[in-house]
Amino acid sequence: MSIEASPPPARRARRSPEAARENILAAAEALLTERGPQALKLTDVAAAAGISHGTVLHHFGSIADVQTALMERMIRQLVAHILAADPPTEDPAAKADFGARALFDAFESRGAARLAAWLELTGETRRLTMVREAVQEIVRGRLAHHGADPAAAEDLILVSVLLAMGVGLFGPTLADLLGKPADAPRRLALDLLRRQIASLPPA
Amino acid sequence: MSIEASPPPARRARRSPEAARENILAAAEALLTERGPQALKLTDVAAAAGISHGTVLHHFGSIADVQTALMERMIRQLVAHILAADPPTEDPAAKADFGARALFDAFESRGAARLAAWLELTGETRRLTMVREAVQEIVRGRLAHHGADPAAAEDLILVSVLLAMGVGLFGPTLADLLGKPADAPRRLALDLLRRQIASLPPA
DNA sequence: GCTACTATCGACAAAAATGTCAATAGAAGC
DNA sequence: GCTTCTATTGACATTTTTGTCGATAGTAGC
Repeated sequence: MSIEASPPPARRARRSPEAARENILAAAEALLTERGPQALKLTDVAAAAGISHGTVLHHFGSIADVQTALMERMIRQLVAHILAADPPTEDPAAKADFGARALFDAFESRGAARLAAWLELTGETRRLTMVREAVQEIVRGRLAHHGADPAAAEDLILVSVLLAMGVGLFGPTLADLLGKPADAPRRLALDLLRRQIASLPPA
Repeated sequence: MSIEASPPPARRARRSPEAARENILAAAEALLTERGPQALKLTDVAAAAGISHGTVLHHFGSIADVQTALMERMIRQLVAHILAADPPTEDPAAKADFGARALFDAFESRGAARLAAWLELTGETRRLTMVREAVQEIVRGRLAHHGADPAAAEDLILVSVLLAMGVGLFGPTLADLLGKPADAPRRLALDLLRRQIASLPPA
């Protein structure tokens, strides 16, 4: 008999192609948000997903393809998350405030802000075309016919997105750096936006 | 005689250790801002600096040390850039406005915003201690004794930094995405801050 | 000029990351 | 059960990236 007892041969999981890809992308997303883009190595992703790196290549072809698939998946999730927000009121100012909060939620949860920074740093911003369409839908479909000046509404959205991404990406670090409570960035940014919303020319 | 004429042996440059390190870090900084953190490979940095990669290792020991040296250098430059801004007026509101513009300049020029994103994504935010001290100096030395509420001033600084970093990092892409002129993010963000400054409780 | 020092280079080596492939093993259909 | 299909694996190969080392070549001091 051999000195080492042979371990019970672990049953090998066999997923559907879709489930396999999903498993890999979920692991990659966790790696991205927890350890940054440079952690998206083939071996690391495979280990995080609990499979061999050959399997990753079987499903995606290359690690670069894993990364682009992850970008597109996260962008889709982000857009869906933002579009899903449905304001429960008709008052324009309240709707704008609700939209701003939804925007901040979207960029503070998960790794959305890190995704944006990742795209920016790697110059992959061309993948954001679908975001453009989503924003246009919001501007045209939800704001324009409320009587507010469309240009002013667009400007408001622009600074709102800027602030939401800034808070999502830098908020925690900045709060810590200034000795402020962790929720201060979000609160202050939303206060600022509320004031701006209130000053919008009414319908 | 040989078929190929031997090229004139290019005279080999010999820099002082300080100049050599400076040359390497400048090349690395250009790489970072133009092609992102993942471009900071040993060979790429050496090529950008016009030297062999062995020389880079001679001066820094490892590519990781090049990166940390670059982080610290850029942080120092950023802090110096911000602290150097000297408002030419005594009016508190005008001073605040001037400070905001200086902040935006700092994060829009060079790769300061990209540096911040790089630090955030890699979890190297502990290197920002000197930034904390610089901010405290500004808050205590320049704002506090002007009669404005110190807490309000700090909050104002917080959102200003958030906006400045957001504009510096995402401004161009976001403007393009929304079909706005390239200077729209900066202009809108500064407008927003001006309004907030004006509403500060006077001395 | 000569020497000492060392920044620089290039060839080599090691390590890390990516990719290839044949064999294996679940699962579904028969 | 048997066959077919293919997701999965592990061993191997290739490429990329990083690091080592001895030799070379500027430069300063003499």
